[in-house]
Amino acid sequence: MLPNERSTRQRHAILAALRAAQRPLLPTEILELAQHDAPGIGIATIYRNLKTFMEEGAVQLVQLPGENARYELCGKPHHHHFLCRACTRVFDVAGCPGALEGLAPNGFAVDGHELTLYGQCADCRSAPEAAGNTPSS
Amino acid sequence: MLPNERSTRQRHAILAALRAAQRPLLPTEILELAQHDAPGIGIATIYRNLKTFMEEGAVQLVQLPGENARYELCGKPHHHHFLCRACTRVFDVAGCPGALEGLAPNGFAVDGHELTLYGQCADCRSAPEAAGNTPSS
DNA sequence: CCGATATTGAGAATTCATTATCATCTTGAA
DNA sequence: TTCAAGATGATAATGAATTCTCAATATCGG
Repeated sequence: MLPNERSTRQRHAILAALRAAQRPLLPTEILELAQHDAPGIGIATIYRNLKTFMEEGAVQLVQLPGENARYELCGKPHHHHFLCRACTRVFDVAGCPGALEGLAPNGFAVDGHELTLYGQCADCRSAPEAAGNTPSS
Repeated sequence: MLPNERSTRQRHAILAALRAAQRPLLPTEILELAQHDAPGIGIATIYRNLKTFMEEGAVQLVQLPGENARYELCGKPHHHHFLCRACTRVFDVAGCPGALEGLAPNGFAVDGHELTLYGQCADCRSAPEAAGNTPSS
């Protein structure tokens, strides 16, 4: 935490939500989860602090194609993401196919990549009806 | 072209732009390119027709992480995309690493994937100063 | 415990891509 | 050539995420 920054219930609640979820969260998902530790917390506070945490390097942005911005804690090793088409939750996927530089056209320099997998998460596969539709539960 | 649809200079210009570019284009890029064949064409016409073309299956959406929607002609074989960080243009990437199902956590079912490569395109590598900054040229 | 000041909550405001409106212009069948 | 219906262009309107405003509140060094 940078100097001049105070330790508030709200800030802890946001970090706790991200730590507990173990997956990238939408601002609205953080809002709901953070209510547990900080009842009444507002969406503006979520956005405000996510911005601060990113500047501090504690949180990082997770952008998936056509999706709204999600956030996750920094420090994890290189990984990618899985988006469940049923519940719309995003999960981390550990591995990486690697050797992607060779795919680019001749003369192109590759310095990074993003991979997104789509399908159904374990929860939604076992509970086709219920499960999904509740990104916040 | 569906029944009841007319052949206009604007529609041809949009398809011509996509065909000539050989890469996914932003609506604004299409707007500029289509001006050549259809001077005075408006942005509303671009959006209106892209929507129509998508319903017809002639054009498809290309979504990259954190980027605005781009469009490309349908019919190409499975491929991915490369985003040049210098000129922000997006290019097609022919190959695919494959074998991505295994990366997902146990119990997850993978039914699709998206891969985006980042770096510098050939043009921007050879002309560090000039090149980029001109997504429309 | 005090007080200076960082932080918050609620809601207004902003941003920006995309869509709707509507008068005017084109297309294409007759 | 004619003309009904589809298209277009300019611009207003939307929709949705994110940011700003500001009075009230909470934090923490002294």
